[in-house]
Amino acid sequence: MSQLQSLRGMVDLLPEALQRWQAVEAMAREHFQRSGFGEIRTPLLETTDLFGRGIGEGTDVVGKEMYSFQDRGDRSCTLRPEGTASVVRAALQHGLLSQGAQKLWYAGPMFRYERPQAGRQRQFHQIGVEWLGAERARSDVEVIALAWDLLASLGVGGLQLELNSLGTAEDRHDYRNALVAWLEQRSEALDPDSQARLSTNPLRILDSKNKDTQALLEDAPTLADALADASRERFEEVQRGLTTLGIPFRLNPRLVRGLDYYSHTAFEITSDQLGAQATVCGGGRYDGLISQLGGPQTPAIGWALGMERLLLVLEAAAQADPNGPAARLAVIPIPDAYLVNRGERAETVGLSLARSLRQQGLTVELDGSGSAFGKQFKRADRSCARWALVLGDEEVERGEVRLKPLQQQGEEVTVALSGIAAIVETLRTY
RNA sequence: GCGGGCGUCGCCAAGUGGUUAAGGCAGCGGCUUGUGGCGCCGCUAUUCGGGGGUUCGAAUCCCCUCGCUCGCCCCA
Repeated sequence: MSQLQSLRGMVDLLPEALQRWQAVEAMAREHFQRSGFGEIRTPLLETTDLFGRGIGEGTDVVGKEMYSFQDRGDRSCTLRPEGTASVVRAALQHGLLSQGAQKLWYAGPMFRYERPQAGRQRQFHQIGVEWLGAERARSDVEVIALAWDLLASLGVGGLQLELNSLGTAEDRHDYRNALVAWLEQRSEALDPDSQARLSTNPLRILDSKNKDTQALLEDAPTLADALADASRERFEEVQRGLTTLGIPFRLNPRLVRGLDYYSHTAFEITSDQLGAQATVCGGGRYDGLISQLGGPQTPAIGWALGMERLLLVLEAAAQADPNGPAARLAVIPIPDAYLVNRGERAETVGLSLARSLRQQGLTVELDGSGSAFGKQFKRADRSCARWALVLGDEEVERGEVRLKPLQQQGEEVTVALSGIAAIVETLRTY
């Protein structure tokens, strides 16, 4: 292909698609505002080191999926693969934590060098929240409810909330040793990927999709059993909180999540509409991350939802229910008026008339073609505008403009060009 | 990084070795030189993702390459 085209996995968003995007973003913004979260925007580019220290050197995201390069000053830079590390870095850099807990949200592109497939791109977009300094179990509940309610208000159905607790670092450390010891006895029965993870990231073996490995794991020691009493009680409190709010969930002991920084509550919201990449929203608690990045020991929780995946689910919902809330997100705004204009003077006056009406808040489509009236009306019709404004040299001569209703029966009316207020009035009465 | 499927006009799509690459939608123009929604007519791919090869002859066969797509891995 000699034609110029975008890089693999990098997708253009065209106006039609953005209609729904913006509706989703607006809804998210509203929910965040109501819950007291403030927006934060951080650079797309960070030092490579931030992600290595934050996400974990042993993870796939850091190990093989980062877009990294040396800049002209020979610094190693990386296009952010996720949002949390950057937000924490920014909070530390600006001393935000010394002002108490921070409730932050962000939206923007993330980059991971992976093979694209359904619901997965190299540049993709996340909307996320980070609550730094959130300690109690009820903050876990509140944050999960925020995600759940946002998705519900968008009209997404058929979602499943999956929940697990990873305990504390000590819990996991003990459990990891027990699990590795148990698995090493049986390592020849493991699939090759899992064998490799025995030394790099043993907990991820739990999440293996290999059937034989899963069968083997039936009898393996479980993380739930390894949790200390305090961790267990905390997890139960989170569950009680969700139940009180009427948010259904399913315990999934295999839900481990790929990034090192998670602790205690881990959750995912999945959809059956997405094929292999079913997770729409994922998150959890990361009590160790902030101190790991050089800040004060600060508990925190957050989540991120994948815009592209959410949009896929919304499209499916809109298909299933053309009158439902998901379908209404994609409504294309129709112009109040389509200005048919032809002739040298008419086109000059037309431009300024369109401008005046727009200044009054009306949506006006100005035909710029100069083609025959019939053609312009044809386009006016296609635009679905409620009114056609007709302006030819004859009208200009008389200082008038004609208003013709397009969607209903009705007489064409003639109004003085000087009477913008009267024109606006008429266009709005329809 | 590894597998499977696919690649004909902006979109959908017929064509699977023989002189002109269907059709539909959209676009543009005309019937209608100032009034839409219907209809009719015309125009819009020297070319079949790109390169090489086989052949008298290829969109149709072979090789390479690029891209898309689904899955694995992993994750949003």
